[in-house]
Amino acid sequence: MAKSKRKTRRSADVVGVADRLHSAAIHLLRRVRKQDLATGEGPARLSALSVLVFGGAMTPGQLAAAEQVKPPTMTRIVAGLERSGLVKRIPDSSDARRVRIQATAAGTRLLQRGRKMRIEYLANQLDGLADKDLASVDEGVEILARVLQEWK
Amino acid sequence: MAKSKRKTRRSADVVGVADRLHSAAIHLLRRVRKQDLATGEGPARLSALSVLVFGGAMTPGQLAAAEQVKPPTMTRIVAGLERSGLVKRIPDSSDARRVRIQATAAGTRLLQRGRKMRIEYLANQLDGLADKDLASVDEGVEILARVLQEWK
DNA sequence: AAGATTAGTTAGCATAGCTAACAATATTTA
DNA sequence: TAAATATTGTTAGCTATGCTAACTAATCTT
Repeated sequence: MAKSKRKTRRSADVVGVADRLHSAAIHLLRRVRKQDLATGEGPARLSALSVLVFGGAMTPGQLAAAEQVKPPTMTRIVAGLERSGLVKRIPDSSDARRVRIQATAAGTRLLQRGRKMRIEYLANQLDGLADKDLASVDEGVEILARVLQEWK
Repeated sequence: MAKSKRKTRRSADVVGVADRLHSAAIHLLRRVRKQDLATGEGPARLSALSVLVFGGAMTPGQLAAAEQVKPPTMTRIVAGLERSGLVKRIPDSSDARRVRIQATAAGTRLLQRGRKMRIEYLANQLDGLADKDLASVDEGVEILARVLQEWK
């Protein structure tokens, strides 16, 4: 294994980064979640809605896969969003088992309002950083995003 | 406001970083959580246990503050950890209202086993990165940790 | 001693995750 | 074509985590 040699060589670093990263992610989300609550919807719903708004209409199954969640969980998330009028169901004319879920105009508006609040909150904290530190955070996040995307 | 001028000057950057950071944190934790499940305890319990193991015994109230959670929530988290034999209660001899919560040996062992699994999982992903990218992630995380610590 | 404050718990609600089991529809195959 | 199989989504029921409101018990203040 070509990789294991490399991993061993710098294992202390990788473990340390992984640990701090995990802890930072937990505590960051705890705080941001409080802002999201002002939208009246929970994090799972907002995240699913975001996928629909930016990725377009899709079936509950696709949405569950995108959100890394089991189908029954997505059934309930979609039910909640529908109850709030943020998404609607569109039957598939060629396959009666399928339904496509689409964000409504209200859903799109709510998402963008929430996004703005959340981001302003986070941004206010990040704003205390020196330019070079902000750039460092940005670079780290971009690399992480790439890792997450390729992660299977 | 001295800050608002600076924020305006680079607001696009701050907003972008905040948004990507939020998304990366959500998706990272979704994946890591699956590893944590193998310990048989949920994320809130593991996180509280971690505070006890690394920070020493403390009261439920202090633990709630450290975890940014309300007291009744911590009551339940502690009850779960106690049921699993991972922490024990130590009465305060000078104030009968207070209790100190302490990790047991089993609790410490479980935390370190879970920590190892989680970290190996995360580290395996990070291991695909070039040394300089890993260093970038590390730097970003350390800056973030500082922001989180100072965040009120 | 009475009243106020503090620490923690209990009760009750909502969200969000899971598995198991089911219904309805499509597809494959005998 | 009829029967078996696979796919899609839902329902039911469990657990864990978050909250607020209301309570008990103990300590502190006046």
